[in-house]
Amino acid sequence: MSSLREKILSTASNLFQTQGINSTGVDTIVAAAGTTKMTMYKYFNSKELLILEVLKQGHQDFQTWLNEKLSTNTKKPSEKLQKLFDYIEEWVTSPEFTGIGFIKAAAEFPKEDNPVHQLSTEQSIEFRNFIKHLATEANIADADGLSLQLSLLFKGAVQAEQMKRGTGAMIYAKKAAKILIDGALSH
Amino acid sequence: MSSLREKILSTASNLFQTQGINSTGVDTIVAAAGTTKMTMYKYFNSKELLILEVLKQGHQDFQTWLNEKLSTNTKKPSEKLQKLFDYIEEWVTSPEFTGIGFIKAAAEFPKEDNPVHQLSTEQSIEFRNFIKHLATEANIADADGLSLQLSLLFKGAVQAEQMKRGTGAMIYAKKAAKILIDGALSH
DNA sequence: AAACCTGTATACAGGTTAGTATAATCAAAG
DNA sequence: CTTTGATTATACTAACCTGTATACAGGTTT
Repeated sequence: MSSLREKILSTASNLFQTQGINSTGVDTIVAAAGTTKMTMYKYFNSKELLILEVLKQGHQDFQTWLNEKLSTNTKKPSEKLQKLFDYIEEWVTSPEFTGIGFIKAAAEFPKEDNPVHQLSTEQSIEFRNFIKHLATEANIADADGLSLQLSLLFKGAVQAEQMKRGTGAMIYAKKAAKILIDGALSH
Repeated sequence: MSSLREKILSTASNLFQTQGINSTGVDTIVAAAGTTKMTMYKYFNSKELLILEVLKQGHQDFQTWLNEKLSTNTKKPSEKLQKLFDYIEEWVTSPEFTGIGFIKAAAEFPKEDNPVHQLSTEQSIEFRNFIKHLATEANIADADGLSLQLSLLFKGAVQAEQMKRGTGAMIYAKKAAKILIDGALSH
């Protein structure tokens, strides 16, 4: 309905990734979005709720895109697993990529009882379970272990890419992933 | 010389890791260290300089400990590389472990021209070069690629461990590292 | 035309922040 | 015993933060 709400969401998302979450005030967000605080607080009752919505939106966008890529371009389960990091690289190296929300948010909100930290943890687990599901369908014995290893590679590569763009970390993460997947498939 | 300076450093280090850097005020630090702001600002001219010193100290402690472990317990270059993640696991799973400074700092200070971000990047590169050196000594052809892959695994596992302690991420990172190292050695 | 709704503009309250100024305390050294 | 240096205690400034209150503008609906 309201395009203002989405404008605020996307503006906040960009600022959070480029300037940091705690370092970005709501005044900065509404000014960049071309609106006022009154409107922002009508859609989001607090800054914390805005942060949570930004995280949810970003995670959903990523998962939706990834699911679509996997279901339209590949059919065999083992093929899906092997193409996973190709698509992740496509996402991460695209110009619009600003980072993965839950990785940065978990660092900025380290306390485990913090709602933002909790959501970040949930999304991290959800992503790993997504990989685990692919591994299970591909008949991999240790789907649990492999999914953890691949998620570690993913996190490490994203962290490297967030630290400095264009260093090609994802290419080597991809190669490592293929080695680990091939090894797990042959067991 | 001054034990107060070190007390402030270690207190700040703990608070930064457990509460976040930007979320920890200097008043909180000096209160926890049992001193006053006047003393703190005598040793560190600004909060930013304190952050930089905390990062330097933490990185040096880690590198020193790791070097000592490697030089006393192992001799052959290839053995050093294979034992690397064993020692890293020992460090990361120890009760005193609160996180790796430069990984968290890079997330909290995303702007590339920020001094804290720059130091984090330097330390990240230094750690990777350290691995690369071990790989080169072990006669690995693609020492560059392997060191990047191992540093990605390291970052991912540390990020996972910072997010939630005791999930055993390091064990699987270790297994993945061994597979990658063995693969690189046989080429 | 009147009520209504969405958003704007602006000012403000209450709290927290980094950093400084000033004076008091305490111990050791000459 | 007195001077020196390091530390404490406290109060303050100026900026910034989140969140709210109030008045107003413009269009839509009834």
